[in-house]
Amino acid sequence: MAKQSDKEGTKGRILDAAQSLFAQRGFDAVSLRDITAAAGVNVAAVNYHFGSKEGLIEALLMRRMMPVMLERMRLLDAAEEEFGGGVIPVERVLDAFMRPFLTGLQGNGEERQLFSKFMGRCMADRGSDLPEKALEVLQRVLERFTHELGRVLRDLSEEELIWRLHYCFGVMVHTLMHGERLSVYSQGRSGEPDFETTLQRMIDFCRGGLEA
Amino acid sequence: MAKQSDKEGTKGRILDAAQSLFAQRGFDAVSLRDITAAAGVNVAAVNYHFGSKEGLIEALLMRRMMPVMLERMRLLDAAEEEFGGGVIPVERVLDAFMRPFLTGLQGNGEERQLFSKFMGRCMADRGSDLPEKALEVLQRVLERFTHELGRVLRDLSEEELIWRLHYCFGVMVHTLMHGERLSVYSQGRSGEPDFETTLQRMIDFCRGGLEA
DNA sequence: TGATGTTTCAAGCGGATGTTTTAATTGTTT
DNA sequence: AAACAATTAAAACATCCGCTTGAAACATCA
Repeated sequence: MAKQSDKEGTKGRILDAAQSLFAQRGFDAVSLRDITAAAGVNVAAVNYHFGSKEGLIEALLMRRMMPVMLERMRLLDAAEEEFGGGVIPVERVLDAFMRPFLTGLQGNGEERQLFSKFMGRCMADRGSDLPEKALEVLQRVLERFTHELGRVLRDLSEEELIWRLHYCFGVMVHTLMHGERLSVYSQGRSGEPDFETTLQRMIDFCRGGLEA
Repeated sequence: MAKQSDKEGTKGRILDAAQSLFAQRGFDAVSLRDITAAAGVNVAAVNYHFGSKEGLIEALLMRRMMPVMLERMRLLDAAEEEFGGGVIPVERVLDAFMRPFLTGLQGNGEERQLFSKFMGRCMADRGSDLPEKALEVLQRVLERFTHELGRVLRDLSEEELIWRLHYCFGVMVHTLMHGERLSVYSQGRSGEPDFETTLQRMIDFCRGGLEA
């Protein structure tokens, strides 16, 4: 499986296979043998290139998390410029907050969905002990968003703001991880919305919650 | 550890220990030996009383999930009666939706928090393949809440309603599972809200989102 | 008390896991 | 071509996993 694309090398093939499997089944439930088999690579390669399974996971986190955080900042910067340093509307802040989690740079349907699910799992399962550098960046990003929201929602205390942003995070993570499950619960009545519809729905809901 | 309280028997001690450990570390990360050690019981006891680890998990799910679902229904019934069969305000529906997840029947702080975290994990990690009976009940409950919300929020399509209720679920699960993490991210600025404050905050946010 | 059915226990089973080792292979430099 | 470092490969290592076994301890009731 995935024997081709040798140009990206053993290291890259491992990372790709691991991301896909972790996204589907979770970090604990996937073994190194699963990963190396899917990548068409020897078992020892993981320990050679990443030191340990934990090392592989950290490498994965850094590879995906950092660009997402930077993209969040970039979108917020763009919005700030667009509004000439004035207040950015809530829905634009939320867009910058969420969009980067839904769009792997490349992405035909399934691959993109797996990327999103992987990101969701990073936050849900590994959010507590991220690599120090990632945690640092995440904190700065959250602070920036909290500050930006504080400018629009003036009558909210900082504590209140922090919690509401946390809820927005919950809406996103839960949707990334369990969106498909909804069609089971609802026996199909939830429809099959596309990417932009999903994003817009989440933004609408969270805007309502933030402004309540 | 926990050698006393023999009155509740081996079976009960296993259930309690398992619930606590699963809540803290997740289903995969806790071994039968961890559980039996914490319960002060022989390893074989789990397989004797529950057949397998999966059987133990199912028993746990049934023990905790069913009462929560029934309590949800009961609270909704009470509200319905209170409002004489008329429309129930959104915040009351949300209260019935969320409160049972936060209140283990008994509860001094830590124990209650572990109960909530366990419930969060049930939904987050096991929501896809619940025991058939639990899934059935869950579906009926969700349908009931969707219907009840549809009466207050008349201008929303069923599809839209289903998704927004899903978001409410996300807010709750994420808070149950990762609420403590917030004080890390925010470096303490999130405060340490008590039970009722937390509940009220979630309800306020979700009401805003539902009515948006 | 003695027989019967239930529960607990120490020990061990087969298998899977993360990791290490050692040797073969490849790629690069001189 | 020879020498050297980087990478891959097969095999094994130690450990832990869920689960089973067979016998001991216990309870129950004739």
